[in-house]
Parts: sequence; C-alpha cells; structure tokens
Amino acid sequence: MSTLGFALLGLLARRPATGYELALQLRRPVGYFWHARHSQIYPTLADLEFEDLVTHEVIDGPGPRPTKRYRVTRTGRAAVRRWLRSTTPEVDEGEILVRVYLVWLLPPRDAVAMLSAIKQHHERSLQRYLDTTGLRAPDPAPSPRDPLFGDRATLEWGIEFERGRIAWIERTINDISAGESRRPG
Amino acid sequence: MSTLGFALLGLLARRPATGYELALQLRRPVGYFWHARHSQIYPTLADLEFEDLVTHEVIDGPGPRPTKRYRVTRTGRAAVRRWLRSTTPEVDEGEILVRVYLVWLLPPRDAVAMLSAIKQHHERSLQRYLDTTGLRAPDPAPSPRDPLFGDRATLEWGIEFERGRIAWIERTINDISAGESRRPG
DNA sequence: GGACCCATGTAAATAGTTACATGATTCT
DNA sequence: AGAATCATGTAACTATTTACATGGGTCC
Repeated sequence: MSTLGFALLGLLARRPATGYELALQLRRPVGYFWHARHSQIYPTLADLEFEDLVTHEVIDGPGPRPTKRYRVTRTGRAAVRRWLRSTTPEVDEGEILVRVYLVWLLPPRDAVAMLSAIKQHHERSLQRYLDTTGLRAPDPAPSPRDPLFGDRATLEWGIEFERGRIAWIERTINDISAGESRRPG
Repeated sequence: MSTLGFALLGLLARRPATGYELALQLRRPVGYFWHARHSQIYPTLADLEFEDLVTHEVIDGPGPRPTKRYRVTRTGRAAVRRWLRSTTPEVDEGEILVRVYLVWLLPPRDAVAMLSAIKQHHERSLQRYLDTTGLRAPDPAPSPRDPLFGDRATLEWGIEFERGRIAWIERTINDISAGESRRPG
C-alpha cells in the first residue's frame, strides 16, 4: 500500500470526509511538501474500499455523480497503526512527513520509538555527508566558476538539512514527553 | 526536457564520462536528495544524443555491449545555460538542487539572479506557512494524542525548512560575490 | 566457486501530473 | 454572462523504481 493510502486513512481517522474534502486538505500540504491531487485520491479511495479499509455512504450534494462520504473501518484504523509502528532502516523521504502528521494515532511510547527510528536514519545521512572530506571548507574557497563551487554548496545544504531535521525530531519527541507527563494515560 | 537531462549535461560539462560513471555520480547525491539510477540515465543519454546535445565515442571496456564515452556538444552547453537562466515563478523542488549544483556554469551576475528567484519562491512559501495562524503556539499545547499535534509539528517543520533554505541561498549568494571580487572577470 | 565491480541496456510496475469531462449553484 | 466552488471520475503522459539480462575481469 502506498503512502497516499495511509495518509487518507489517517485523515479519515480524524473525521469522515468526501474525496473532495480530502483533496482540499492534501492540496496545500500541512508540513512541508507532501501533497496529492484529486486524480490520485479518487482511485486510491476506491482501492481502500476494495480492501475494506474504508466504507462510504452516499449523501446528497451537487455534481453529476453521487457524493460519497467515506469513513475509516476498524480494520483501516488498525492498518495505519500497524504501518506507523513498522520501522524500516531506510525511511523514504516522502513518507516521513506523513508519519509525523499521523503520530497522534500512536500511544506516546510507540510514537517516540517511531520518531527515534527516523532520527537515526537522518543521523546516518548526516554522518555520510560529514565524512565527505576534501569538499568542506577547502582552502582556497572554490571560485564561483569552478564546478567544486556547486559540489560544496549542495553538500552544505545536505548537512544543514539533516541537522535541521534532527533538531526538529528531537523537539517533537520532547513535546510528546511533556504532553504525556501533563496528562498521564 | 527533464531535470535529469540538464543534470547530465551539467555533469558532462565538467568532463566526458560513460553512462556508468554518471550513474555513480548521481547514485548518492552530492547535496541532499537528488539522485537517479542507471535505468533512467541510459535512455536519457540516448534522447540527449538524438537532440544533438551530446555525442559519444566508443572506447574499449568490459561488458557485452560497447562502452561509450559521452561529451557535451556546443549546442548542449548552450542549452543548460539557457535553462539555468530561465527563471519561473514556481520552482520545482527537485530542480532546485540541480540548479545550484550547476551554478558555476553561469557568469556570477546571472548566477545571483537565478538564486534570487529561487529565494523569492521560498520566501513566498514561508509567508504562507507563517500566515497559517491558530496552529502555531496554540494555548494549551495540543496533546500528543490530538490530531492538532500532527498539524502543528509538520507546520513547524515547513517553517524551519524554508528558513534554512533562505539562509543557505543567502550564504551562497554572498560566496559568489566574495569569489567574484577576489578574481574579477 | 562465489561475490563484486565494470558496463549497458530493457521491461514492468508504481507514483504523480496535466488535461478532459460533466453539471448544479452561487457570486460578481 | 462568466467565473468560482462543489463534486467525481477517466485518460494520457512523465518520472521513478525494481527487476531482468548479459558477460568479462578481479579478488578472496
């Protein structure tokens, strides 16, 4: 199952919605750069329904076709949670934001475990970048007409990106701990 | 023409190379997260050759098929430069790193212009995120079992990402200016 | 003998974008 | 009258990944 499928299940776990409403929510991404269009969403909803992860009821609405309100099934809810708990050593970039967006579906302990796994992934990437010696802080600095200028600039971005990610994940983990201690469950 | 096509032209502008060598260079991305596999690279090289942007000579090497060393043509060089100079209001994310990687192909003035256009794009995105009120610093902080927790966390990431990008582009622009004044062209 | 590197390709599948198609209602 | 919003779908295309296929040379 695709990331989009889980994203839709997660959104439907908040409240039932039509495909159109889901498309609106995924149009401008909450959280950088994960989005989807209606042309991807409608077929995916049909797939989810085929697998009994969602159901729909027809409600009245405009348009030449019936308006469908989808809701996630018990199986569907379990499927997202199972996916969120399954940690893989290599985490796909597109997937990460969706996982964090759905972090509220897990009990705090599992949520922290998932975030830690993602953090480790970024720590490995950062280390790889830092190990790329010879390119960082070369002396003299490469001229802006030298190919090395491009190498160095993009490498610096990679390092900054990974550091930002790691810091953000650490803050999110802390927020979970703080929230958990405030209302112990 | 695809981003990959321009990436290959840019790499070949450094030095002639075989498809295999290009694949090695694009396998682990110099600069976060732009990469390509050989199965995409070989057909793209054929396309580039069809459009007279690259040529090849057969050299000896292993393997059941002839080993080809590609080099960029004069037309090809002009095509990358034209692409780099063409600024569009919306810049595709995947494209940005490739553009910066190839920034050395442009005279400093044009390079700065391109980077400024990309910076503006990120400034607009940042503003959109900052305008998403109600989600930032809500009081009380959302519980980690509340969907709003996911909303807030991913929004914070978006803001951080855009700020990091803008700072990085500004530094790169400064580096170009510094490099240019050191060796005036 | 088996794994790995060199080297080039194709095929099949998934993911994602853009464009086509329909039609009522509400706003300007 | 024209545009925008609600609402659902399909078709065609591009981008990307994974797997298949071949075969020599080197290293263990």
